[in-house]
Amino acid sequence: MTMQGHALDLARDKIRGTGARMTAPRVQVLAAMLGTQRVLSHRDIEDMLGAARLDRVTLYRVLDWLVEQGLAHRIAGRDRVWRFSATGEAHETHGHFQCNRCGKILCLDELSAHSVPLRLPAGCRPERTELTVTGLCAECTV
Amino acid sequence: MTMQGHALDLARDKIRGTGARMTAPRVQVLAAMLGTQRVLSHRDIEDMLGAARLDRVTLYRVLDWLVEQGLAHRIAGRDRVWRFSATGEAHETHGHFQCNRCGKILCLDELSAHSVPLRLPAGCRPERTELTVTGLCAECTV
DNA sequence: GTTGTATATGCAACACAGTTGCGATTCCGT
DNA sequence: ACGGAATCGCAACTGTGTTGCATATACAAC
Repeated sequence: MTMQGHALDLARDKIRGTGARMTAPRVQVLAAMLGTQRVLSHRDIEDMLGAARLDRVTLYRVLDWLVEQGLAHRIAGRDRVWRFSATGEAHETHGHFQCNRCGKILCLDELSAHSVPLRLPAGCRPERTELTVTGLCAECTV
Repeated sequence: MTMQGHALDLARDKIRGTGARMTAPRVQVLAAMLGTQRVLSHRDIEDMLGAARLDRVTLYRVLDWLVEQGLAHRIAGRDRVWRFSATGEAHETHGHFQCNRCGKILCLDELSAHSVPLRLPAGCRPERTELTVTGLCAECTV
């Protein structure tokens, strides 16, 4: 509970820092994300909130807002589901590993997308580089 | 028409090579994919077939089957839409560029995913590496 | 050529992620 | 405490992809 209390305080601080309104959904969602190392899907967060259930649409909008504010990052998995993470600023530049069986996503901190030498077709303006390794995670390996 | 005729013949050859049944939907879809350099979505292919329209589900199943047979490759875009390509065997190892505005996907032939040094968490078994650069393509750059 | 049968197709209905419109609620500066 | 803009919650919708099952068909055996 101390952990969660800390995550709540941190979430509040971060939200206050944006200058926008501080609402219960925003605090709860950001705290949930700050309290874990995992990369969470919309569904994961719904399940985590449990009692403090909030509307699906509100959750989508909170997630969009957090990404907009730079408080979270959104990454795409092979299962066509967005996943979100509040940890650090590095999610734009490092790679991820996604398990083909349980769908879980892990961060590959040592794998920087910047280390990839780019040569794009003429006229293309790159914005982000996403690097995803798929396979089986330790728990799903037989 | 010569071009398309060639694609049709090639498609028939490849399908015959699998030993499975040669059906009109399979030939049409594979020919459509062979006749273009683009990476096509389900919707793209539906539009291309036009007159020879076939059932949505059949198209999904044909695409799955082509991937299963190794005659096509499936890649995931950020818009949660699968895209397919019949060109070569290299799609598993090279990167792609996706335009944030029109959704189009281009191949980055010179960018090999193999050139990325991997260091995965213990117990993880990598199967595929996907490398996608997002941004604006030449046509969508104002 | 006919026929038999495994295989593939087409239809209907469904599952799930995500979006839009809008009226009701709530945060927060005054 | 109040007022108004920002946010929430509900309902209805879009789009991609899936499942179950009856019908049609490729192709091999005759």
